[in-house]
Amino acid sequence: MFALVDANNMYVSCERVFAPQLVGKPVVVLSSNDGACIARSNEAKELGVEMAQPWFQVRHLERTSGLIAVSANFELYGDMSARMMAIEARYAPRQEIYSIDESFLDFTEVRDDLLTIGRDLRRAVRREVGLPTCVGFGSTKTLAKLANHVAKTAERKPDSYPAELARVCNLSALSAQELEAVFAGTEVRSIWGVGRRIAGRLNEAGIQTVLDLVNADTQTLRRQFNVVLEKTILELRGTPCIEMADAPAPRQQILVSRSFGKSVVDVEGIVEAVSEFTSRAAEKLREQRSLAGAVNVFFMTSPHRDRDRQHTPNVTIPLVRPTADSRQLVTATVEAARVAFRSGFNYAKAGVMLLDLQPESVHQGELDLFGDDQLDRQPPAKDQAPLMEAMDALNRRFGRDSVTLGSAALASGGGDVRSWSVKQERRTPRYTTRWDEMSVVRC
DNA sequence: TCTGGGGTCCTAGGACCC
DNA sequence: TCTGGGGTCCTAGGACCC
Repeated sequence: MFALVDANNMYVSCERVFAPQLVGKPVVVLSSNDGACIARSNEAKELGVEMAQPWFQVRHLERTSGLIAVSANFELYGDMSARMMAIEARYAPRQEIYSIDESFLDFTEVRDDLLTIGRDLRRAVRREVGLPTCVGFGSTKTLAKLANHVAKTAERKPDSYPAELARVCNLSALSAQELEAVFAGTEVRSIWGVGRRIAGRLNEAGIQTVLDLVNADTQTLRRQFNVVLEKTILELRGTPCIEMADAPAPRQQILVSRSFGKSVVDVEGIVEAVSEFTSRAAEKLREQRSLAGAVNVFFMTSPHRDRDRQHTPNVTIPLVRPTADSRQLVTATVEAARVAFRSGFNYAKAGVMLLDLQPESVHQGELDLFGDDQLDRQPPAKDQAPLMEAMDALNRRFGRDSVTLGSAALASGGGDVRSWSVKQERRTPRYTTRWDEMSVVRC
């Protein structure tokens, strides 16, 4: 038996904890550059704001409907998430943190009443971090996800499902008829693993609801679609196909990318951005104790500006030897950026990917097969470690970017002189992670 | 007219997730 | 004027092997 616990409108709810005047109002959280809506309060959903909808398309609702927008404050959300996850972990022997606002809990060995556990858990999260959640129970992870969807939808739209399924929903406790009614009342698009594309094709094949899908022939659908869909159907029928993953596996690739605040036309702007993104990616790499065997650099013009000539260079460079040293990684990506750059284009976004990741332990003390001069310029991973460790430690203690590489420091030193830097005009204070941004209580 | 029969590995692209 | 930023998995097709 599994549970899925999910915070309601996570980012908006985090903002509301510290700004209670936002409760009950239509609120959206904006992506970097205040470009698109990445979280919406229920009231904003009611106004018709869609997920990932460009801000400029809904901006008029500020005046006409009192819509409130804030810039994303990921430092705050990450910290709130960690606190929430720690509370949830108390309620089950095993937890899989699935995303910033969701975790699976494994109740296989637990004999107590699940609805009671679910209600206690919700109360604890609400009381201790102030976030509203919904809990779904099911005999497979896909059913737990579905139960969570039912719990949330029943709370938000009272006529969608029976009221007793709101907030905490255990699909395993339902009778066969009740379960069938839930399945019949849920569109396939709401299932975990069925996206827009597959849903469209299923609809064309006459499969509209979860009930239709559960009753369909798996072999036929596997042929027409793929094994992933087959597993989904089996899970909906109660056969577990997706395991719990309690220890997060190390990432297989690390990506840092960003849209620019305004377009970049010169090679130095691209180089600044690429070197900063590489530094950030290298920090993440060292955090999970891995080395990268290759780097990828890309930048692109805006596909939305159809009058602009388009150019989307993308270069992958294998490294002579896997490394986690920011200097070597930056050297590689900057060189790639200079080679790929063409003048005469309005670049709108750039990114750096670290690839062929491997555990750093594999390479410790390894002797070199090649003794050529190329390798002399790139010392073995173990010799580079102390400097990078010191840099990471300083940045952890004194805040991000306290110590940076020369090339990246050029970009961020002395205030924001970066031509490409992101716009974040509405960011709220980082209440829980910065001393100078804490809330002040006046008596 | 008719052009083998396996394998493996890699990559690009498409689908999905939040 | 203005359109997010991360990730994962699967599959098809090509290169290459004997």
